[in-house]
Amino acid sequence: MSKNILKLSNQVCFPLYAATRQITKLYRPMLEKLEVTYPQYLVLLVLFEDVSVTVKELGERLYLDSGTLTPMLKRMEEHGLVERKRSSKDERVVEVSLTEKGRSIEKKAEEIPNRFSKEIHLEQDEFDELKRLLTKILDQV
Amino acid sequence: MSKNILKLSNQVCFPLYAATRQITKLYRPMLEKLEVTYPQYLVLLVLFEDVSVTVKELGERLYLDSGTLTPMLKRMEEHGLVERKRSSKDERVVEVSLTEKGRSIEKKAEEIPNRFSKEIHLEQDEFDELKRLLTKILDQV
DNA sequence: AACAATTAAATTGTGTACAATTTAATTGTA
DNA sequence: TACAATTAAATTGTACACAATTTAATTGTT
Repeated sequence: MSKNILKLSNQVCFPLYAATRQITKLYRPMLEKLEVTYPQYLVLLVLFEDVSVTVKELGERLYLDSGTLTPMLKRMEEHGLVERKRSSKDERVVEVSLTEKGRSIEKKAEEIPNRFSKEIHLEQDEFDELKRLLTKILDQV
Repeated sequence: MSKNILKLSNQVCFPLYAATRQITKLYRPMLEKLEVTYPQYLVLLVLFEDVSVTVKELGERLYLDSGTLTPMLKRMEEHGLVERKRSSKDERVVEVSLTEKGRSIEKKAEEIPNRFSKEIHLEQDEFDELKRLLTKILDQV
């Protein structure tokens, strides 16, 4: 009845919320070897694709705001992974790029998605469908 | 090539991570009317099902530990939503239950999942499949 | 040029998350 | 019964996450 609507087991959001955190935990030991957290790893992924991005661009790509990114990027800077530089063209803008050390992690970072997909026992088409559905949600909100 | 493995767009974890946060944002305005956060809402859902649960049980149901739950439950207690009581049988255990005020939210809380599913434009079978895949992941990790 | 409007980051404040440790109570075993 | 091992919460410390505000630079308009 109406009560069932509220059952945890009937919600989509709850398994989404829980699975995300459990998977992040799965990533943790691998990421610890690179001395980064999962959100920091995502920043690296963006910077492996593009040599330099602004904080604003990073925020748009990762769905994060400056309140999250600014302190995180400062931590990554302290760890010697990235460089933050005010744009000379527009002093409001901060350009983020990899340091030599940050760049040197790329090889090790490549191994992670593979090892991960081995720990999650989904068929390839299940992976694809999951990604499709999540991306569809992301495009709508 | 090997580089593509690291592309954000090729990862499952990233849309999972991002979609979770975007959906939580969607929930926020509705939950604000009840004066609870999303994780607090989950605690309420458990307590709508079971009159009383221990912190340990809550942690198992929501995949959270006492480091997260203890301060959260204290906040909910301060807001008059729940009651925390040491078990007399076993003084180590804390039993959590709804107050009158907490119980009174149930009707309003019931409306949320419906409104939510209208904002996310997925077919019923897509919803079901998404839930199935996420639950499968949760069961494995 | 002057200045209001806009924009990009940074800051502030609150609330999760979680690893690791601590505290206190209970249980198992010599 | 003593007391080591285990267990449940709480605590400590670090790192997101995000709403709301602030700061500083740039742009648009008169």
